[in-house]
Amino acid sequence: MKRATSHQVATLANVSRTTVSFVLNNVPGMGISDETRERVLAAARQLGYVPNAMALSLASGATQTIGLLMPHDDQVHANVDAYIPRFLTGVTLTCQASGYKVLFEPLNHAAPAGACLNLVDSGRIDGLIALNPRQADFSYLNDAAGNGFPLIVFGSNLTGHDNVHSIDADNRDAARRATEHLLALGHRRIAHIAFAHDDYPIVRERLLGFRDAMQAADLEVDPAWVSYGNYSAQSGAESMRAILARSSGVTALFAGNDTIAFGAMAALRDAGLSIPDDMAIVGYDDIPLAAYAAPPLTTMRTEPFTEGSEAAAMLLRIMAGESSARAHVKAIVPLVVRRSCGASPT
Amino acid sequence: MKRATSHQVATLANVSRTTVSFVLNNVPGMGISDETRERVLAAARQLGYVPNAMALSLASGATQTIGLLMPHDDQVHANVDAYIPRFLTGVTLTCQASGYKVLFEPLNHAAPAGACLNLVDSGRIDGLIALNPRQADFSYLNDAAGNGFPLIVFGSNLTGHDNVHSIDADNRDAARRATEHLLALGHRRIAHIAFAHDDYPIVRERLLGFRDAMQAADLEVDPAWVSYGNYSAQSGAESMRAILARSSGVTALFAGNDTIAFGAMAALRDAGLSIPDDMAIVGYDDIPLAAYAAPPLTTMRTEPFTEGSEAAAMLLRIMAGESSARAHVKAIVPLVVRRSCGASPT
DNA sequence: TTGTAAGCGTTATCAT
DNA sequence: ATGATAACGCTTACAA
Repeated sequence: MKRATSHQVATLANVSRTTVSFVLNNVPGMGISDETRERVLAAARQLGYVPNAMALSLASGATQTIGLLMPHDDQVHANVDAYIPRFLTGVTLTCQASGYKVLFEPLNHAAPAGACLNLVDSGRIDGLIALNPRQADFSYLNDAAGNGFPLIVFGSNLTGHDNVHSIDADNRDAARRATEHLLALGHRRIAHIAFAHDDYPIVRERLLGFRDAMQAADLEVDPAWVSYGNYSAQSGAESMRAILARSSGVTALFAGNDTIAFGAMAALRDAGLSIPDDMAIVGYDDIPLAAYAAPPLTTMRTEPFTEGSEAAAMLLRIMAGESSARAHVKAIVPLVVRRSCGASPT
Repeated sequence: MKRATSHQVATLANVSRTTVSFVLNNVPGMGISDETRERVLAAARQLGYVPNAMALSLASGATQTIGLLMPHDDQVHANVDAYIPRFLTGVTLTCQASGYKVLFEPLNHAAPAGACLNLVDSGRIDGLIALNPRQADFSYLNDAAGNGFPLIVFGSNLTGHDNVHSIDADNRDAARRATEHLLALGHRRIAHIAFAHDDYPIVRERLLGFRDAMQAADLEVDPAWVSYGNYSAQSGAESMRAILARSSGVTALFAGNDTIAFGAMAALRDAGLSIPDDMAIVGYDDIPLAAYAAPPLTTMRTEPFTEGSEAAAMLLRIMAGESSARAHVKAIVPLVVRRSCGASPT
C-alpha cells in the first residue's frame, strides 16, 4: 500500500511542499500563479495524492472524528435493541455531512472507564456522545467535560453535573402518560416489565413514571406486577408468563419497550389470551415493527434517528465553539394509539 | 483540554523521552534500572499520561483502526434493517478485544467511491470490511485489495475479483431451499417480495434461488407474483396488498427478509386472511423478533453477530500477515421451521 | 544504562 | 510569488 506524499507531489511539480499545501488548501492571499497552480494540481492528480489524515491530525490538533459511547451488555443489548442502531445512523449521517467520522465504542460492564478515557485522552477524537451512560460512567464523563472536552450526554438526566451538555427525553413523564392511557381505559391492575436492570437511569425513570401515575390514581402497585427483562423479546415473554403465573389479575401491561412488548404479546397468544380484551398493552419506543404487531402496538414514540442527528448537530456546534452555555434539551415523547389497548375509554 | 506529553513525563522523571518510551512500552533487552523504571512509571501516573494516538500512528504507520463500509439508502436501510446492527456489534466487539477501533461508514448512492477511497488513501484505517457492497463499489475495492490493502468483502459473492478475501452466505442456495420448503408443503403458486432493488447482488441472489427452485419443480413464475420492497415492513405490506390485488391466486410467500415478512403478515391479517391457511410464509434472516411474530415465522437463519465477528477476525488475521492466500468462505444458512407455513408436508 | 537525533507527513511562520 | 524551517508527539537507530 504505497501512498503519495506531498513531498512527491512537490518534486514532480517542481515546487516546494509549502506551495503544494497552499494550492491544495486554496489558501487565500498567497498569489500563486495560475501556471504553478495547474502544475501542482496535475501532479497531485497524477500521483493520486490524498493528504495523510494522521499527519494532518498531529499538526492541526484535530482528528475530524467523534466517538459514540454506548452501553452494551453481553451481546444482548446492541444485538437485540432496536433503538441504538437508528440513533447511530442519525449521528453518523449528520457527522458525515460535516466531514466527521464516527468511532463506535460499545461499553460493557467489564471495561467501564478505561475504554472511554483512552479514547479521549489519547487524542483520538474531538468530541464524544455518550448514549444512556450508567451512573458509574458519569464521574469521568463529568471530568472530561470539566476539562473542556466537547461532550453530549444523551438519555440519562442526571443532575449535579452541570459541566455536561445533555439531551433527554422525559422518560418519567412519558411513562406516566403511557400508564395514564391505560388508567383512562379503566384498568386498575397494571403490570410493568422493565426492559433492563434499573441501574440504567432510563429504566428507573420509566418505572418511576409508572408509579407516579398509579399513585396519582390512588392505586397500590403490587410487587407481583412488576418484573425486569433484559432487552430481549424472550425476556418479555418470560416476564409475562411469570406475571400470569402469579395469577395477579392484571388486565393491562405497560412494557418497558416494544421488544419486551412483542415477547409479552407472544406469551399472551400462547396462553390463549386476547389482546386487548384480556390484556391491554402499551409499549415504548415505537420501533419500526410496532405498527406491524398483532394487534398493532400502542406505544410511546421515540425518534432515534432524529435524536441521534440532533445530538450530533449539538456536538458539532460545541466543537465549533458556538453555544457556550450548557444546554439541557428535553425531547417530547408522544403517545401513538394503535389497537393493542382496545378502542376507547370505558 | 490539556494532555501530558512524553516530554513532560521525561522531565518530571529526570530522564530522556527515549527512556520513557522504553519503559512504557516494555521494550525488552534495554536493561533499564528498576529504580529508573519506577520513577518513570510514577511520573506517568502522576501526570495521567496517555500516549497521543495520532503521533503514534504517524510514527508507526498503523492506526489501530478498521473501517466498516456499508450500503445505506435514504435513512431507510440502516434505520430499519435488523441485520446490520448485529453485524456491526460482532465486528466491533471482536476488534475491541484486539485493541482495534472501528470507524463506521455508511455509503449512500450519492457518494459512491469518494468516502471509501478517502478512508483508505488518507491512511486513516489499517483494514476494511465492506458489507454487501454493490456492483458499482466493487472496482475500487478490488483496486485497494490489489494494492495490498487488507480487505474483507462480506456478502456479495462477485466473481472475477480474486484479489479480495470474502465471506459469503450462499444466498442463492438458501433461497432455493426456502422455496423448496414451500414446494414440499404442496404450494405451487408462490410469491416473492425482494427486500430491496436488485442492484444489490444479495437480493438478486435470493431472487435467483427462488427461480431455481420453481424451475426445478417445472413451475412457471408469473411476473405478478414478484415484487420489490425497500427494506421496510411497510413496503412488505404494500407489496403483499399489490400481489393480493392482482388476484394471482398465490398460496405462499417467500419474503426477501423478515421485516418484509412482518409487513406482509400484517397486510394479510388486515385482509382477514389466515396464516398459514390462506398464505404460508417463509422469511429470511431470523431477526430476534421472528420467533415472536403471529404466528412465529419460519425463516432462514443468518447469524449476523457471528458473521461480523468472523469477518473481523479474518481481517485481523490478514493485517497480522497470516493467511496469505485469498480466502473465500461460505457460511451455512439453515432453515428454521416455526408455524407460519403450517404443520407438515401435504 | 541512558541520551541524541532523525524521521513520520502535515501546516504555518517567517524570510526572500 | 515562493521556499526554508519549525512544530505537532512519538519511535527507534545509533552514540555515549
